[in-house]
Amino acid sequence: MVKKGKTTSKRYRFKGRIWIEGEGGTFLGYGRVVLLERIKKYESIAGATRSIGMSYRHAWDLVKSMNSQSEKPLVTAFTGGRRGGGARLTPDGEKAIKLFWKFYEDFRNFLQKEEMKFRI
Amino acid sequence: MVKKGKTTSKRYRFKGRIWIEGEGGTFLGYGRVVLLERIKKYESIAGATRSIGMSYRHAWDLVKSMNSQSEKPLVTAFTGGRRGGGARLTPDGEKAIKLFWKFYEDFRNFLQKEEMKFRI
DNA sequence: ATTCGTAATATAATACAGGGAATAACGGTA
DNA sequence: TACCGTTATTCCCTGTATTATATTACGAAT
Repeated sequence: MVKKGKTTSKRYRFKGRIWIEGEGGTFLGYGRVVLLERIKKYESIAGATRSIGMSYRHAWDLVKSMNSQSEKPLVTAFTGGRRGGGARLTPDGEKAIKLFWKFYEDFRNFLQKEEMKFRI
Repeated sequence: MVKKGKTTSKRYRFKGRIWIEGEGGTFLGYGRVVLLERIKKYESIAGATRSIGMSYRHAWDLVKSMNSQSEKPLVTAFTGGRRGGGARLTPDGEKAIKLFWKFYEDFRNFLQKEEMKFRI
């Protein structure tokens, strides 16, 4: 005996992207925050890009964009010195990481809930 | 007397995009659903594209993609006839529109809540 | 038979983002 | 002083995505 006509409907995945905008367009996004984390880890923009596989040019654009859009910069960089130069995360940089990951986690939960809710 | 140091912090906008994926990539998104609505209104793919400013080629690819990813097509089209041809929305097409807008509305509420929550 | 407006499809043209290469500045180190 | 690895910046090239163009098919109306 067959149960009530319950079609084995196709499975759809609910997806999305989130980011935070300032006056100059994107301020924080997934890639930007990962970049911040790597800069923190390697204390270098170039080191971060190598670990991600991102071009230095691109990373530098992103850092410039983030710094210019926040009241206080998220990354401070310097040239010369023992290792030729380096970069550090400011306290605001650390805060930005935490802030975005919380937003991101909430979003993932939201998507999961919606996908459950809207089974066709 | 000044209240506790509450800086007039910059205002950031929490933004995002959502879509629904099938096996062949994107199934429904904002642009696709608007396209469906216009096809319904004009009973024509070409008419829909004119109203949106989208190329016919692009619209046709989107319709093909949506139809191929759902069990039953969302749009049926025919050539010839009084007006040279036309296209109609199927019941599943109508359902898809409602489904996505609900998802979209929930998402907008989510973003608003998050933006309020995370005032820096 | 001809015309008309659309669907359906292929091909050409264009725009645009992203990456690579090149270069200068910088300041410890050897 | 010469060297090194990094930051900082400009210029150019290429792959990709989008748009435009062109062509064929279709069926009703005239």
